[in-house]
Amino acid sequence: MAESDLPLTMLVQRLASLSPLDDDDRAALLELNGAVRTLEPATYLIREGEPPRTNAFLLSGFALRQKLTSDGARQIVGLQIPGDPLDFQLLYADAADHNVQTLTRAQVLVVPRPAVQELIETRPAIARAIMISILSDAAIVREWLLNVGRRDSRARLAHLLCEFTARMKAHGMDGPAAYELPMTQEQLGDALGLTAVHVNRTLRSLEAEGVLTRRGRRVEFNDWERIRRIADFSELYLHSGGDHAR
Amino acid sequence: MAESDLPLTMLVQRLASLSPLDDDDRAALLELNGAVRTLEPATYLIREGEPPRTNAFLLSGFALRQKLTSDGARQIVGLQIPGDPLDFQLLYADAADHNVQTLTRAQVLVVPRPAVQELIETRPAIARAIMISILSDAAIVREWLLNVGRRDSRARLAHLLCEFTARMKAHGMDGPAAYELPMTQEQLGDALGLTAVHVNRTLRSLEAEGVLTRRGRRVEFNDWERIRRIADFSELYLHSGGDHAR
DNA sequence: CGTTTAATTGAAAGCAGTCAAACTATGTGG
DNA sequence: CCACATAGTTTGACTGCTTTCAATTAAACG
Repeated sequence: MAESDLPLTMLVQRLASLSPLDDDDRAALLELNGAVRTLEPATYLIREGEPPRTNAFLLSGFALRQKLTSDGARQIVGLQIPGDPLDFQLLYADAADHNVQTLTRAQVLVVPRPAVQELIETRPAIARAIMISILSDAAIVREWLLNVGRRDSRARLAHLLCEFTARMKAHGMDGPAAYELPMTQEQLGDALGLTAVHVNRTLRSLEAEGVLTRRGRRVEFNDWERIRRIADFSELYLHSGGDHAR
Repeated sequence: MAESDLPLTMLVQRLASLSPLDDDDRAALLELNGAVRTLEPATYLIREGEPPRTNAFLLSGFALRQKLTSDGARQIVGLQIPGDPLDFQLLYADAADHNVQTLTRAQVLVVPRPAVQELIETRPAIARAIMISILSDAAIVREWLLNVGRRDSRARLAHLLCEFTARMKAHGMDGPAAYELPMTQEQLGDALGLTAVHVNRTLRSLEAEGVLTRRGRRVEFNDWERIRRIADFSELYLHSGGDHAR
């Protein structure tokens, strides 16, 4: 198996972790004609209003989904970590309802859009895994809506940190209580419906209380249970596809 | 065709409006073993944490999706109108991440869960229509997140009113500029991340400016373009499945 | 009709935003 | 390797949108 198959293997593993895939399903995925591309930070993969052309998966680095109001205010509506599919949300859309952009330098695996749609029609198990991925993302957005709508800045920020940690850990990345936050405070604000200034104050306040420690953008929780309580964080919504694999 | 087939016909039409269905697809749907039930206002169809048992479609009346923080604050994360599927969001979940509840007295068509999953596996066109329905709901939640995160109370409320009107009209319900709002001001607040008191003030302020007229819960827009501008409303996100049918 | 639920209104308090400036990284070219 | 430029972080003072608390009025319901 050639070197270039590794990215497709990553895709197979991700989908198989959502719903069981048999050998034929896996083989069909591995036969996809995928191209790996490296993208600079802040590169747009999809722009609102445009027809989605690509079908990409994040191999390394981070990406975000965002929407803008007409007067330029930005809301980040999703955060993607390595392994995440980037275009399932727009699989059948003729115009994107949001922008997708890299957060850091990132590698993506680009797969032909029609090929994916064909797999969905011919291989129910793959269709099912993709649907579970879509539903799982939707559950996360609902939790974000609760977070932004009903939690104060303290809980809101803590919740985002908890979710990020939980998702990274769920996919075998990073240590138990520390990770490099790939976002500026302005971006954090845009994800939380807050201003960068207030994010800064909230972050420092959590730090002053000893809930977390920071070194640059590296954040470390001193007590997972404590920040979890502050965040009102429950992992329930992250498993909205059943617990297969891993 | 028996009287009791009418509800299934409504389901067929809704799905066909999302993605083309041939005669076999339609026949397969009509063979579903559906039961119509009438539910009182505030009846729970799904509770957070529980395994979804039903697979229901709203025939008449309104329903909502909601999540709660641990200290009891509520966020409404979705509003469903007649014709909407209620359980696709939990199709493969083993535990619901949110509650689904009737808003008004409502009639639902309940269909066996396994039968729907089987249709998805055997009829790609139906699977596709369902996926588009799911993606369309997800796009609405993203817009709500932008709304709650980045618009002030005025625009936020106006946006909800615009969306509601647009969705009702898209499915052939209600007049061009007036409709009966099926929610209390407290529920509006829970959908918008505001308090009931502030919803009241905002509503009255819009009324005082002549943007809208109210009689009880009936709301009428005096100038659609004006409220649309206030709301920063664009219908783009409501068509995230392509423009088939109608 | 009495009772409960929802809508209104006023006054006061607070969380988060705005504006502006200083400070600190990070990166680049000489 | 230093000087400068740029992006990001931090801090303070002030403003303001929204909440909170409480009381009143109106509407819906049995």
